[in-house]
Amino acid sequence: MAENNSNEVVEKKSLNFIEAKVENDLKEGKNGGRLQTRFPPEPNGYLHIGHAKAIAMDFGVAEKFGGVCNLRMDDTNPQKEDTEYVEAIKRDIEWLGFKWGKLVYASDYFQNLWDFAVWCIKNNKAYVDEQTSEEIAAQKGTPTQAGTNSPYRDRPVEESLALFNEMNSGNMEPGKAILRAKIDMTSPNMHFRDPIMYRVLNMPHWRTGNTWNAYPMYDFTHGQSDYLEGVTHSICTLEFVPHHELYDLFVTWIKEWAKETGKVVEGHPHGEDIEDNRPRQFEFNKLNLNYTLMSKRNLLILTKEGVVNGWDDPRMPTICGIRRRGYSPESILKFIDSIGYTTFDALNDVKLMEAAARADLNERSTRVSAVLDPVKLIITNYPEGQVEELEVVNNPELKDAEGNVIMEGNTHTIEFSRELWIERADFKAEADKKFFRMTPGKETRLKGAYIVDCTGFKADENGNVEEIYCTYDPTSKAGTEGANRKVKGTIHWLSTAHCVPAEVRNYECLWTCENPRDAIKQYEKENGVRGIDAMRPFLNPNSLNINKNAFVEKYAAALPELSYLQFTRTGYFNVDPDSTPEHPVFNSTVGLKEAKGK
RNA sequence: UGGGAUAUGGUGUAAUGGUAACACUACAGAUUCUGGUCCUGUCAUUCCAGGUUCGAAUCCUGGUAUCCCAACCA
Repeated sequence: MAENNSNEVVEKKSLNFIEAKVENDLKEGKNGGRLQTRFPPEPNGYLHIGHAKAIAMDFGVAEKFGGVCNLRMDDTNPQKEDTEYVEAIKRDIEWLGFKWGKLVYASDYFQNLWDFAVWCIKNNKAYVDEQTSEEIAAQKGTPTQAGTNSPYRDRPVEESLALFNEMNSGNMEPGKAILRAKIDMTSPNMHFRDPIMYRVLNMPHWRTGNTWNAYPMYDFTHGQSDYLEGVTHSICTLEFVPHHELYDLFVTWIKEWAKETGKVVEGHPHGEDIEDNRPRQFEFNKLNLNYTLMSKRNLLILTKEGVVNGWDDPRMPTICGIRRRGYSPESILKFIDSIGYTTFDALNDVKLMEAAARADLNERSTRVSAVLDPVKLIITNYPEGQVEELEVVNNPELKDAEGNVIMEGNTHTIEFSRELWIERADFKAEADKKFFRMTPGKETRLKGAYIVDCTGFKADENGNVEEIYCTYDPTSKAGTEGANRKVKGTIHWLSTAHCVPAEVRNYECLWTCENPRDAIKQYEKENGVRGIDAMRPFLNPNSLNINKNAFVEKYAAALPELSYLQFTRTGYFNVDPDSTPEHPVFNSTVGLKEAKGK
């Protein structure tokens, strides 16, 4: 029932502007009515939550409108890329629940790109420039000032051709020459000022080996790859808006090239007969989160400097980090859905992400008992040596049509005995009216067990409570008639003889400022330092807090890694990959919402 | 007068000339064997100034603010 309702709500939700555009293009029969997208990560780092937003768009829109989405590794810069990242990227996308049509690589197109570049030279659309990068930068002008032409701009085609071959020979020093598109050095769009198409790298590529020494640049690769692959909608983030016109220009050129050379283009069953048979670029706002640093470059620094324990550190905004932290794929997708896609440069509140996690984990997580700051409670009238096995519910949100909790297969047992651990914060020697947990002279319910009456406590000379005493009402066992009595406070507990010591890792934001990216940038500018030195002033020294004094019930200690848990009355946790049944380790995902009273 | 983009509650999104809606947060309350969940209520005249119109968040004019672009990165 509830599911049907929520599905209806989802369907009623209006399309975002890109989905609306796609729907319209399909209706108009653009690209012969085909829909194909791609997700194009550069394999130079791990995917982060910002990529999750792009993934949800690229794969999601294809899924929604019956198209296909390829996974394309944008591997045009062998200096920075590694196969380690390829595997991690694939794993993360699959974990999020998406399936690609084909796995392709920009490097698959290197030969086509080379042939196309040669065609550009022959058609007077490109030339080899032999100036230094400084000279080229100077000629480029500034955003407010036109650039000037390179002295090599009008060199003979044959000369460029020969030099271009030389660039790829392995005998030319990197930086000695580049291939540039001949467009317009006075264009107000900086990307039109004779953009670089190819540069010499002289290094092997992890996929193509020693075949290439000159490699194509992003702008000369992306739209062309889209075209060669048959992509119809090339969806990216807003910072590529200035590239849009160049994207279109190169696509126009490569269409001419394909037509002239009779190149059969995969995924274009209609060939060049259809004028609009071409990829188009669409841009949406990328994800910015407050108290979070997103850029791969900076995340790499954090891992290299040991600020965090690797890419999957639960404090990292990487998908693997968030996974280890205890987020479900559904909670990430729910969050992405809640922030939407627009063209507004937003700074999203992490609270939205936490709210999505709570909403999903509330439905999904197994409730277990864990005491994080233990103090001993002795039930003085409970027989010494007696142990009861009590049945407790795994997930109270699992309900049948009538709204009753489903018990079948939804319970586990927990031992109850005379000596228990309870949370130190659940007892107060002197309670005010707002406090309704355990205090002398008051009844408290031990969740899933009995109602007890606190009779006293023992404290050391400093007033630190060492033991608490109570009596229990044997007729008040959970599930029996005698339990149906109003008791204001309910607390959780653990039998001292039947629980397992556990390590619980608690996390806070890595950053102390709301917008670390801007803060770091400004600090770099003002103090002339870079990298980790500019980050340190904004790092939260308390972002990781390890608690080794906690206890959990046996059932929780035996759960497999990444299990979604709720420590009753505390928060959501998950089983860390470091965990073993003998030494269970848990990560705090996000706390429960807390009422004001505390 | 470089080019391009954007502006709706604390945050994010919706409203496509016709009663500013939704989610989250915050606050208040009810229910409760989790101070959770579920439920109820409270919180904006849409960046500013003019104009067009019976009627403007939406159209026009002029401002203001913010973001992107000057890597042989993607």
